[in-house]
Amino acid sequence: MSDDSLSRVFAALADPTRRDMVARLAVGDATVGQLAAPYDVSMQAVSKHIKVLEEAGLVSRSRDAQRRPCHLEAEVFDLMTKWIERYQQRAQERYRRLDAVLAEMNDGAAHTSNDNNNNHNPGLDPTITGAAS
Amino acid sequence: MSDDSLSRVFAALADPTRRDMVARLAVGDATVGQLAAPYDVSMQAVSKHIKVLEEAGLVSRSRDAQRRPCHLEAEVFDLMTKWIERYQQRAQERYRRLDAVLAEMNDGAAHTSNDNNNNHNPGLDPTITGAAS
DNA sequence: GTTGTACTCAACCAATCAGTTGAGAAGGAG
DNA sequence: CTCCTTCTCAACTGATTGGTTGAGTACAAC
Repeated sequence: MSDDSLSRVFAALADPTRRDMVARLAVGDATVGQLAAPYDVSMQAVSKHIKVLEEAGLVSRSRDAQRRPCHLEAEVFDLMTKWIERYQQRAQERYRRLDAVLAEMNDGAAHTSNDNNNNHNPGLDPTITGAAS
Repeated sequence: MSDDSLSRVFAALADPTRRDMVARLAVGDATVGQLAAPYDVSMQAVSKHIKVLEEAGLVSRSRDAQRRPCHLEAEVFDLMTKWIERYQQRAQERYRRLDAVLAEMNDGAAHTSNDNNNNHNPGLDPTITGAAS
């Protein structure tokens, strides 16, 4: 659900042409023809790109006679930012915890000096196989 | 260059399985087998996914006997966050400018009450066809 | 040495994707 | 009405992708 929409957003932005279009739309709304102008591809190809951006929720299209002005929807960026920040934070927390463990090891314990630690993954949290979604 | 690496990062995160792996790696390092366990795909498939994440700079692999523990590289997230925030800000600025224009129109002018506004793109910035890359 | 584990590489396959061309739909202008 | 512009839809093509299986590498353990 939210998973699928995140996939669409990331996939939409994985294409440099589409990222460039987002950059242009951030400056102001534009029609398909205006968006197509700087590239040497057909308008149909650009129309397809816009469709991808639209289905990802990044862009909305309205009507103005024959023209279809495209508008950037900024809210979707929040979705991405939240996802990224979550794992960014977790990774940073993990570093802090690892530092703490290393400090503790240096501090009080030398009895685990050999690798008889049957978990061969240093720093591996056993909850890793648990729920993570 | 930086463009290409951004494409790789977004493309890597466009797959829900790979995003799930990133979520697991944010909790702690894990081997290929451990990452493969919760999914009903072959280890080769998981190995490929990790390779994609690695080439995107999101993950690094070290050696531990036969095992190849995977580690999340958090710095790459900054690259994405910066890109997103740039256009998020631009879009928000644009809204603010549009608000200002609307306020000005309400304030001093009633002569454009019908739609003879020859610029049929409300809010369209003429600089859009100019340099934007 | 042989066996078993953890993993990668190479080749293949079906599905998706980014592009094309050709045909139209929608609507303003002569 | 006809012409022209703007754009979408449908069908096709070549490249990429996510998966498979089979073989091979690296290393520990017996």
